[in-house]
This record gives sequence, C-alpha cells and structure tokens, in this order.
Amino acid sequence: MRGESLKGHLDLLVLAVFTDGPLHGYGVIRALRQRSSAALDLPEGTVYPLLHRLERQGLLASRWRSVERRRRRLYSLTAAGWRALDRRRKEWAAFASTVQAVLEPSG
Amino acid sequence: MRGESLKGHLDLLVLAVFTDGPLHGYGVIRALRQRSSAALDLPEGTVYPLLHRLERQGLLASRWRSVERRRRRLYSLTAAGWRALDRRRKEWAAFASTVQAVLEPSG
DNA sequence: CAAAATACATAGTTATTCTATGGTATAGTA
DNA sequence: TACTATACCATAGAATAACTATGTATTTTG
Repeated sequence: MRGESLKGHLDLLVLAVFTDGPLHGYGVIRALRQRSSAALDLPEGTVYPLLHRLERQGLLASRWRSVERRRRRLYSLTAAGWRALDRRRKEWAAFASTVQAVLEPSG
Repeated sequence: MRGESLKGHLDLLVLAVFTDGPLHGYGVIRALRQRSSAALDLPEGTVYPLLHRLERQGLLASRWRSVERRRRRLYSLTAAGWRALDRRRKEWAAFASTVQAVLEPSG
C-alpha cells in the first residue's frame, strides 16, 4: 500500500477501529493490520502523533492504564469522535464514488 | 470535496481523463469537473505543476497548438502513461477495498 | 466596457505521513 | 547469559503533495 494513498483518509481509518472499544496506540496498529489483512502496517511515528492530534481535537479521550508494570495509554472515542467518524464515513463514500465517476464516466 | 482526500490519488484522476483523447491544462480541469458532476474543481496551481511533473516522468507528452492567437499546450498519454494508468487503477481498487475492510470488518 | 471565462505559469505555504531515533519492559532463544 | 523480537511510548526532522496567491494575456458575455 503506497503511503501517500492514505493522506487525508487516515483519520477515518483510525477512528473506525475504535468502534470495537478502547485501544492503546500499539493496539491501533495491530487492529488496522488485522482488519486490513496486513495491507496496512503503519509505523509508530505515524500513529502516535496522530492519536495526540485526535485527542487535541477532542475526538479521542485517553487515560493511563497499568497492566503489571506496563503502562498503556488507552484511547476511546468521545461523542464528538463518533460524530466525526460518521461524517468521515460519508465523506469517504462521496470521495470513492467521485473517483469511480471519473474513472468510468459512461457507467 | 476536501482537498487532502485527493493526495496520492490525483495522478490517477488526471491520467484517467486522457482516455478520451488529448487535452490541454484548462481542459483537464473542465473534464474533471464534468466527469465528477462538479465535485472536483481543481485550482490551476494544482493542475499545471502536476502536468509538468507527469510529463517529466514520461507519462504524458505535450506539444504546442495555436488556435488563432491562443497558444495551448496539448497533452496526451504516452505508452508508459497508459501502463501507469492501468497500474494506478488497480492500486485504487486495492486501496478502496482495504478502506472498506477496515470500515466493515464483519462484512 | 467591465466582468467572467479561458489559458499558461510559478513561488511559497500548509498539512500529512514518514524515517530515524531514543527510551522502557517482557518473552523466547541461541 | 546475551541476543533478538515484540510490545509500548514519544518526538524531531524530512519528504511530498496539493493549495493559495500572484502574474500575464486573450476571448466571450452581460
């Protein structure tokens, strides 16, 4: 998967994996890998700053969890996050059908 | 249409409009507008540099045409351009189905 | 005649993702 | 035991793509 393809769509993908419940950063990477059958394998340098931004934007909320000695920052969708996810889903659908229209102007 | 959505997919869209024959820069903008039912209205500052790059990459070839006093730079797909278009179409299909898989892990 | 559309071009900005790096902890293995 | 892989967090800086803003000039339209 070429990296540039993701630009502008990564927020959607990351928000989407939270529909199954809270996740920590590394778990987001794993969830995307699983849901995409390994097509997506995002570097940590992409995911962590993104989670920080989504939290700054109020779409995610985080809390620290300690499992044994491991500390994890657990994120979950806020109400605004759910709304943003819904909006982004619609934007994706519109975008995908626009691309399709350009690719196949007849059909 | 949010601009960032296009990132990494614009080459595909621009190459695709050449399937109907040669076009000049402004014509590319018009063709994208028409094929997308006005969803795409790209600024010239996006399209002209992109055409230059695609030509540098050997995917488009250009020649000057003068219609009355108007000079136009007419672009068309090279053989490499057709191959690139084909490849990009497949990449788009793969990307779109990956997004779909992440959005709907069950179905 | 003024405004809008047509037509080309480029410099500089912005936003997003990536690479590279650095830290800690645990489990498996040579 | 040392090494390696994996899990987990984080940030600085690079790369890239598309955009805004600006400039020029011609043609059509209100």
